Amino acid sequence: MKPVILLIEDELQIRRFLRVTLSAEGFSLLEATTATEGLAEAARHTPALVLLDLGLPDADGLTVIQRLREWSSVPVIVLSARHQEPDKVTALDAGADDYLTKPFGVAELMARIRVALRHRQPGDEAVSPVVRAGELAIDLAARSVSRAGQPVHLTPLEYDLLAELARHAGKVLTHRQLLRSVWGPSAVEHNHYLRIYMAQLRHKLERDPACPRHLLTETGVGYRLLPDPAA
Amino acid sequence: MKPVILLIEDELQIRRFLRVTLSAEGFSLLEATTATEGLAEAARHTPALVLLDLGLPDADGLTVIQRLREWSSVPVIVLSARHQEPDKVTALDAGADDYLTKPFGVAELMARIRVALRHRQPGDEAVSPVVRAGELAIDLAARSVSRAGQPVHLTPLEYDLLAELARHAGKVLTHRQLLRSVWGPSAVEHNHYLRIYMAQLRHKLERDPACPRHLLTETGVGYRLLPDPAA
DNA sequence: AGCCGGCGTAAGGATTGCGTAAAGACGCGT
DNA sequence: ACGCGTCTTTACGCAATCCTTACGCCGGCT
Repeated sequence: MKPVILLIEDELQIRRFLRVTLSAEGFSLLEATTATEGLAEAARHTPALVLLDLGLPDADGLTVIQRLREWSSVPVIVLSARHQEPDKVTALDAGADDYLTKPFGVAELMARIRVALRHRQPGDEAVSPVVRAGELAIDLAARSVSRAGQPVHLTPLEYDLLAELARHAGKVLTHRQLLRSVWGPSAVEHNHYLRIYMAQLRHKLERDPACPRHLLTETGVGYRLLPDPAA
Repeated sequence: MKPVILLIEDELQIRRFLRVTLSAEGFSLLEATTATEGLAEAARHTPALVLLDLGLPDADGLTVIQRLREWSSVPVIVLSARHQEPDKVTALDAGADDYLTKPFGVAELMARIRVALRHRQPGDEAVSPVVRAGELAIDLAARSVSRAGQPVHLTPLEYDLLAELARHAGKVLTHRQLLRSVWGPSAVEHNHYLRIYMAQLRHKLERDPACPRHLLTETGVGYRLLPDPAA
């Protein structure tokens, strides 16, 4: 099976060039020309690698990396015309695995692609971008939540909290972990926030908020989202 | 615990420079000036990351990578004065994870170090997170316990005690060890707590709490969890 | 036999943590 | 400036957990 590579790049010339080169090297190629299109393709096909141009027309490449990292651990190699060091650092810290400046050599790109693919651990689960729990469906790629097919509106904090639980579905997350990743390291003491927002989530998502079946509380420890076993 | 980085570099200036920089960033540094010395240090201390200069006096850097890869999968970042593309390709294909050309920016190096260490993260999940004993299953990663497929609710102390036994499955843990790791060093005398909570665990987990088959007591010494032999 | 230390069982009260509600504060767009 | 949605703060009733105390059992020792 040929590895599938997703190329997110708006310049036609580079796209055409890479299309030929990557095909010759035995890769199967997906193409996208905008950030939104690229994210959608990544969610639908779960490629083995993403080549990302930072200079996209509709959104900053940085946000593409961040949005991707909200649900996927696919290797990302950035291709950018920006040679400045701060650009590299922010991209790498946002979750990119490598950073090449244009113009780049084909041989080096290929070698770095091989490194990235080699890095992909066999145990690296190809997580689906949508987590299901009973009548709930949490689409981490689209940032949307639905209950029994009906879309549910969540406030930003409500979604962040639910997404954090969904990313580790089945596992217990401590108060500390949740507060740190949702509210930031400074709010690690405010357990009250969690109770309030868990209550709000249960009101919107559970059939009987007083007797939750998926948003479970582990008294004295934290909370967890109980997903469908057939994940 | 500070990550340990092994620096294999013969030039004193660069070594001194990186020593200061890496220490300031919170890393613990090992240093080697030759290939043979570097390989020996890597074998003895198993660092979290290797920074490798290709221009070593006693051997080619390439062979260092190859020798290292014969037994270790530690991330290797190459620091080289060679800008030629074939050099990069051969180094990366030999097993290096990244390649920076001198002179490099400190910020970029730090970012790439963070990438390499982040990448190594899934590697430490090599330990089996689920301990089995008969119809019991203890998932240490999810902090959940099930008996015959049915999830069992445990209070924080009950779980902490069981987890401590499961982490050392098969071995006898003394009263002292258990009390210190679960209740804290101040409660080392209260053997009573152990009896109470072991009884509660047996009620929830054993088929016949009066005749335990997995949560065994070693009279006068401590307790132990008897796991499946096929673990 | 009788005493005693180690172990298991049971139950009650104190403490802590959790869920709910409501009101004030903040930011944002109209 | 106003209203709206959202986030934060505050207060209180309830449930879960934990610690304490008490008692029965078994084996070894005097």
